[in-house]
Amino acid sequence: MAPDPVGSGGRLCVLGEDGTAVGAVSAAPDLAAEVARREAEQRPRWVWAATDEVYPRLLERAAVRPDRCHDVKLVESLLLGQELRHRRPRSLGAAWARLHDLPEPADAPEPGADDQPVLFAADRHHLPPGTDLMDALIAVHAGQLRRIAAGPHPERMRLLCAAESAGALAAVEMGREGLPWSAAAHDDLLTGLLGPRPAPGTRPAVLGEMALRLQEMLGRPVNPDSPAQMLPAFARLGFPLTSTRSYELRSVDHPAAALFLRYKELSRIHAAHGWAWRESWVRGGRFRPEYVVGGVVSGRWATRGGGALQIPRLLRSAVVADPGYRLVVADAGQLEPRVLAAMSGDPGLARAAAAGDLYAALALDAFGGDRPRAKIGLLAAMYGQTSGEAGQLLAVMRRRFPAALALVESAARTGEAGGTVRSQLGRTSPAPSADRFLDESADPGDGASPDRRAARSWGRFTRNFVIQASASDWALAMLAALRRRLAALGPEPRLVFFQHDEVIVHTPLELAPAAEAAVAAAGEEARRLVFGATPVPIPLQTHAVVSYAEAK
DNA sequence: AGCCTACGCGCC
DNA sequence: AAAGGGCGCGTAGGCT
Repeated sequence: MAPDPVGSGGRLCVLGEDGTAVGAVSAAPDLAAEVARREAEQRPRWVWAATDEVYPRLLERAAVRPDRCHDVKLVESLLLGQELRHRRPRSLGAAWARLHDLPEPADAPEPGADDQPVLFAADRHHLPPGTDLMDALIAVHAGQLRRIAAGPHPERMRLLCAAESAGALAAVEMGREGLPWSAAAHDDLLTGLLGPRPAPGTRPAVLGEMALRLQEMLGRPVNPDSPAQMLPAFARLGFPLTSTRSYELRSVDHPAAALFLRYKELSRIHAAHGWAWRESWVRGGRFRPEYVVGGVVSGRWATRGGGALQIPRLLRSAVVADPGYRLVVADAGQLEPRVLAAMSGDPGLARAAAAGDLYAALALDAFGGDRPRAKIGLLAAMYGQTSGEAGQLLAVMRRRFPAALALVESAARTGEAGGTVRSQLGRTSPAPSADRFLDESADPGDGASPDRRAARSWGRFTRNFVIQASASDWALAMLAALRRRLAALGPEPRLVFFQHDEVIVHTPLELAPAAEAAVAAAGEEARRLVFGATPVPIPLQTHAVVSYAEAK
């Protein structure tokens, strides 16, 4: 599908299994209506250049919710990774140029909101002048199908591309739908913590009062928002801190430290999620963040604006279902260790994962029942932490769960040597810049050299990448399955939030059980698709609640 | 004034 | 001896 540069029309062409055109290109004066018609009749997999440009326009004009699509730009990014050509531009124009051995155009920055009101401008795809958008789209898409088939695991890559593309559909839909946000509940929270709402652009009085009391305690006029001023002030009291981080302040036995911590907590809520935040991001009872699919190299999403992926627990009571509705909150607890267990096939870790609380079972099995230590040991294995007691715990992990440790340590060694690693479905880690890995043959180095440290750091990144990116594989597959299963229930329930290993569905009360069942089924479907016959369960805990704060 | 980095903290 | 993954975003403070 190729939209016209201006207006609401576009062109369509039916493609065969191998991506070649079946029949002629046809024009549609009302593209959205035509897409809706064909979607109802045939449920095709729509091929287009970029979901985040096309789909919002379609939704504006028709209530069409395509079942499937192939997002050429997102797929291009996945394929460039597969082919270890990370640094190449991803636009349709660049892909088209590569296909024809032409010089690749650099991908210009995405157009901003204040650009001219051109709807479906082909030049956004950086195509050479005179190139027909439909010709380029068909050729690049067919080339992508061939590249998928030629890769090391075509079925896995096909699944990854489908899940990434389905995620792009869901991202646009969730961005439009928004997360139900109660201004009244938010106000109750804010006034309880900060006092009455201050005039716009000013801070609550309580923050100023706390700052004054801090200054009295410290004996000089300091700005509590300035670590550079607070550090010497605490040093004069006899507390030489290395930073003003909260974990360090918590061990300072002085009333000023407690007050400072409370000040930080409150000032942060005011600055990051206060009244001004709500004015910017909440409209009509909905918080509408913009999701950025593929915004993180591991496949996790990012968001633009509003900090949607960091809603403080404290503020979750402001996320409230509409009257007669419920929020089905679902999260995959202990996802990353379960992914490690499934990928590595480690029998001991798989046994622990089957027990329900993975950390508790791990503790019973290998850490004398000490759950906190078991958790630290496992996190150390996945993150590469070796300081403190983590080093000893890691030794226990290595002895008892050799296959799991072999997987992450192999990934770390690959990264240290400048190599790339892949997720379960084949998302590839980025190539390190030359100064981030170590050529051992050129520089055996000593253990503490800057080069060595940079290499270790990159090794920790690749070590974590295999886990985090495979967890994202699962989460995307789950989201895609859930979106389809919810669509089968009707126009509602609707997905309203997605964050790494957690989804929220907004549903009429009577459909809450069906939504919960859809969540469970989607999780199971994703587990089977991504990890095959693994015995490791990846349960999704669901709660049908009125307020997000009631879950967990 | 706008841009950048450092710091700190929220989430996973 | 030391060696903790991924983000977004706000303020401070230095720079141009």
